[in-house]
Amino acid sequence: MSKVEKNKKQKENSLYDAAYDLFTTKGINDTAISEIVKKAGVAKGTFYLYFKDKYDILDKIILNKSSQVLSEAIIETKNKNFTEFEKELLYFINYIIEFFKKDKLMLKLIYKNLSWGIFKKAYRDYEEIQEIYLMFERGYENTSLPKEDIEKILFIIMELTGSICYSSIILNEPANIDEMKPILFDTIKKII
Amino acid sequence: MSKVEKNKKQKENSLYDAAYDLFTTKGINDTAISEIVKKAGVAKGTFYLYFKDKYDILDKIILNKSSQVLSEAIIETKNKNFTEFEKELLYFINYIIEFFKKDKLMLKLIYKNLSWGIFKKAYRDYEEIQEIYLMFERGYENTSLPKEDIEKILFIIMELTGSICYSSIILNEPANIDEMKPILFDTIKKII
Amino acid sequence: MSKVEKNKKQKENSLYDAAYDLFTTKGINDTAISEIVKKAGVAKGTFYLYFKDKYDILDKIILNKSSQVLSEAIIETKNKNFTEFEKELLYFINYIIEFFKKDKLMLKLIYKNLSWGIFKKAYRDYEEIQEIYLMFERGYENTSLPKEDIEKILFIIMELTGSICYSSIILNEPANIDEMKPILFDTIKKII
Amino acid sequence: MSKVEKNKKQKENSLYDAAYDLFTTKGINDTAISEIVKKAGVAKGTFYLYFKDKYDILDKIILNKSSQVLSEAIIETKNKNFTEFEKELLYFINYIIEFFKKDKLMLKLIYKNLSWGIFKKAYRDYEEIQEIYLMFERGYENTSLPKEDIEKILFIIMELTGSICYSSIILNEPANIDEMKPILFDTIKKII
DNA sequence: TATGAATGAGAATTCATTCAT
DNA sequence: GATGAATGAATTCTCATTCAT
Repeated sequence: MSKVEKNKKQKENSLYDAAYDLFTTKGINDTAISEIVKKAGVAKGTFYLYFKDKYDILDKIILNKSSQVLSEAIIETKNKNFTEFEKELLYFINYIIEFFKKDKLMLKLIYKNLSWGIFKKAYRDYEEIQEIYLMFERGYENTSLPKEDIEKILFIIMELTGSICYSSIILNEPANIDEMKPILFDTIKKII
Repeated sequence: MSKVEKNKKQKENSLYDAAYDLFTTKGINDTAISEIVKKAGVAKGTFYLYFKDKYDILDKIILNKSSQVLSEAIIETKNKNFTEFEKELLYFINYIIEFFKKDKLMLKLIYKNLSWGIFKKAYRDYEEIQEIYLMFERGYENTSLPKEDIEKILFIIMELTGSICYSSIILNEPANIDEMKPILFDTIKKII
Repeated sequence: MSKVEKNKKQKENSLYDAAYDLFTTKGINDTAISEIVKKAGVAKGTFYLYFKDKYDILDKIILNKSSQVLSEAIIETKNKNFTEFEKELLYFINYIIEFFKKDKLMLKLIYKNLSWGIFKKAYRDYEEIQEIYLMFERGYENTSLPKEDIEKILFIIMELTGSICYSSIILNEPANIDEMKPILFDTIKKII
Repeated sequence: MSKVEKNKKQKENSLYDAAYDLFTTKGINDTAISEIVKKAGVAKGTFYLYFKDKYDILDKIILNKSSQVLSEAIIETKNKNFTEFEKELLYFINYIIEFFKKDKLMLKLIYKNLSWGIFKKAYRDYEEIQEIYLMFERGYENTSLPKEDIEKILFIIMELTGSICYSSIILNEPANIDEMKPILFDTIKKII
């Protein structure tokens, strides 16, 4: 990577970091581009060299951060070499929950903006994400369930986990996450 | 109600209707108060006589609209006089889904802004909402499940339904709502 | 006119005056809206209460100013009660030339932006403008020339006068206006 | 011409072509240098190696294009070997009109920016342009008209033609060019 | 010569909120 | 209570120009 390339990457990263910090602490609406560039230590025009507008950098942040969480979770899960699908899945889900318990701000930013569409995009750029689906496929390999239905079940479990995390970690509703966990795990067991 | 009172109510309602229309079609961020008052046919200052700001009227709209949907759904469900809890619940859920299939815009507005907190508020102002909980209580009356756990299950099912509606009706992901329904119903059956 | 109405008119006029001054002295491109409002002594937002953008106020200024010049010229001409069309027309043209000799800045602003379209608009709002056409009609009343052709001749003479004024008064090309006048008058005599 | 020289000329020409295309289609104000260089396929800095700013390249384009039209028109006219001045002049004028009928965009760009000053500049660089004046001189050779007056008449006719072309071809006012032509030709006949 | 990333001043525009009528 | 003109801070976004490579 040339010096120029390095410098470009550095500037882009400064912008990512600054925007992420401001989005999580002040909220998206209350963050102005002028604040992002100030915090990143670059000129205003530089922002527009890399991003179309505030929502462009937001989308890219959401994609990066959520992919990171999922990657980390699936890698850690695979390292455990589970033999049983149920245990493996619950470990994976639990890893995500514990992650978000420690990083509420990220959860807040990601959740309301995360969608299956972004998840699919992550497929391409982060190959670990594919491992999540493969885990499910292995879990259902002795059943006659068609591929699409496996995907739907995966989707339902992910959505459910996301919803519960958001409500209980951020809003403490209808109870805090530790109280919700047993019933969530129970539900997931029933689903699979 | 005096003539003056009527006039006031009328103005307030115009504002509600105008704001709802604009929020659903243009989005919340892209709707200015000046547009709301213009559409409502009242003066700018009048808005501030009834609401604090844009988010004040939004919250009230969300509360009204979501309570309306749930009220309608539970009333219709009760009218059917189901004897079996499972059938009753699925009818209720299905009613909501079919409602949102016909009114995507409302779903879009409500979902991203609905929370268990608003749901609890609705308890107070709309007594039909309490019926939803009572339906669950009856469903679990022969079990030893504590009150809080029943509430959590209700919550989980509501969140799951909301998530699935949003993804499949608005985004068609991972499949359209009619394809998702069987698997969602199956999941709910397993949960309860 | 109520106090509020008066105040509005006053603000609008301040904006007109400030914009006219800046457009003529600094040029259109180099005049910012922030300068206009500053000079007019009103807030930035006030500008947008009355005009869409810089070109909106420019168009209105062009229409006003050019109508004013033509009105003044035709009124003065009619006051002289000429009996001969040629003499009347040349007096009218000369009046315009002398006007612009004294107000080069207005000429510069108006000319490149003036068009027959604006002239037609002026017909509606300033009834004196119609007198210009009536003068021509009377001049040609004993000929069989169709109405449209009279209009075309009027147009040609107006365009020619405008062009010559602009080149010779502003650019001194190909000679100054006093040198150009005899040949212009000669040309007009030949045309009519 | 060396390879380097060729390459330079090529870049300069790309810039000319790109700028001309953008000026005619988007307008001068709405064309940014960044767009010109993008379309020309050269780097931003390269622009400043050849031109001072946007108005520098504009002036050069205007000079080139207008000289081209006039050159073409006078060459074609001379090829016809007219013996009568009136016929020769009208052929020349008509050639210009027909040219602009086919290339409205060029007319639009040139007219508002053309001046006698540019015309005089063209004298130096394009010797054919001098032929236009010579045609006039021959036309008036048997009169006692001083040189300056001949130039003024030429100027008046050129200005008039330009004005009429612009109004009737671009704006269709007060009539389309084909309706205006007879009356314009008539006027020119009277003038000479 | 040529490049194009970076700059940052500054332009246009919006809009929540106030307040005299 | 109702109005809507006025405000001006805040925000987005553009773009000519520079300069290290």
